[in-house]
Amino acid sequence: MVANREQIARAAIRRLNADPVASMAEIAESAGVSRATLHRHFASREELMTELGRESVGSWRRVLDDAGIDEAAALGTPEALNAALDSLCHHWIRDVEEYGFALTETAAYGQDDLLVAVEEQHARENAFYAAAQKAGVLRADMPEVWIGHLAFGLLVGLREALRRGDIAVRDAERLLRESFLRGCAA
Amino acid sequence: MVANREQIARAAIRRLNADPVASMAEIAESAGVSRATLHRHFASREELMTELGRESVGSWRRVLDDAGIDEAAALGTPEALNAALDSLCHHWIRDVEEYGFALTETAAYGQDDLLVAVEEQHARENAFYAAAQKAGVLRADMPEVWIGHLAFGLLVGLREALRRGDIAVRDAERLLRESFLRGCAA
DNA sequence: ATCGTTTGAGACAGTCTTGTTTCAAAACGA
DNA sequence: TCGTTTTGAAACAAGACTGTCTCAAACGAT
Repeated sequence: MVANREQIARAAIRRLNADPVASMAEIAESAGVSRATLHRHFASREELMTELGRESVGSWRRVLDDAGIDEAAALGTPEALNAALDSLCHHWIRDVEEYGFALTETAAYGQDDLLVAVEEQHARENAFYAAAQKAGVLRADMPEVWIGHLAFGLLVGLREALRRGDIAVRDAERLLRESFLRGCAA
Repeated sequence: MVANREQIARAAIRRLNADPVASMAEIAESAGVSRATLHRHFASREELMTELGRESVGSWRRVLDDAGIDEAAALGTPEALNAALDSLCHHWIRDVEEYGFALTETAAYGQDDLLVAVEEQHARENAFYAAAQKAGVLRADMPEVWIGHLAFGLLVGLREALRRGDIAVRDAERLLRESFLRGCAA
């Protein structure tokens, strides 16, 4: 049994995705490791949760970075904003599978610096949506903060659909983008 | 202190919306009642959860009833289906505020009859979406089961937006319907 | 084969939660 | 006012989870 700290963290995320209140013993079992070993890598449950939250927020930040939303918002051209939107949907997919647990787990956000980081990403996203509205890429008759919640909700629904096997992974990106931008009316 | 069973249940829902893992003591406190009194009304945590789940599913069923989705699906005309869709969005709003906790709480679904009831409502919804697709009211290039998850995710996002005070209650229905049917692209 | 490290199993105390019980005080209705 | 009912506070046992510790077995490199 390799007992890499990172591998344990990944297993913990998988487990907590399926069962958000899993005990340390259950997490250890999912990681194929004893409870003692789990505690050797993460001294406490809080330490584990904080690390998962940190990675999760980092992953979120990376999505926004990779999609280039700041640059697109600064440019303000419809082409750049549309490209960033597409890219956003693309990168969200990998995020929802890896760190989707953070979508509904606010328990990990006990640390102040984490809260700050979360607010930072929110602000980035909102600025991007506002720029897209101003450029006529997104509808201006919705608060930009609602668009953020809309995206969040879509990702929760997407994660659930994937978890239950109701949709195929290869369809996820298209369904997300189409639902997000165009809705489901014919 | 009035200690109506129903009032306690409502307070419990509010509390569990804010903190899904609240203890019985915390729930009792939120209801303005002692732990002993809480246990007088609900012998066990499981009994409380089951009742909340039951009411939640009942409320969901009522939404589908009030929106008349079965009749609309049976008729199959675009007019009836569109009207039912609008009605659905309208009734979802009151649901998300009252029983939204069930959206992300599957813990209450331990009882077999509850699971059966949940599956029943899912089947009704899916049949309705399929009929709407067939009639050209909803896009046919999405699995009807995805549309159900999409609606679920939107309600989760809506609940979160309301909880954080990011959108006004009076805007909720419009934002939900517009996002659901048309998306947020300009 | 040997030495040093890592691991798993188990025991342990401390804490929290649950559900029950008791008893006195408060609220209530006649 | 009096008697009944409801309530809150407290104590309690039982169980679960956490975090720590010990020790023997497994492992890996030399």
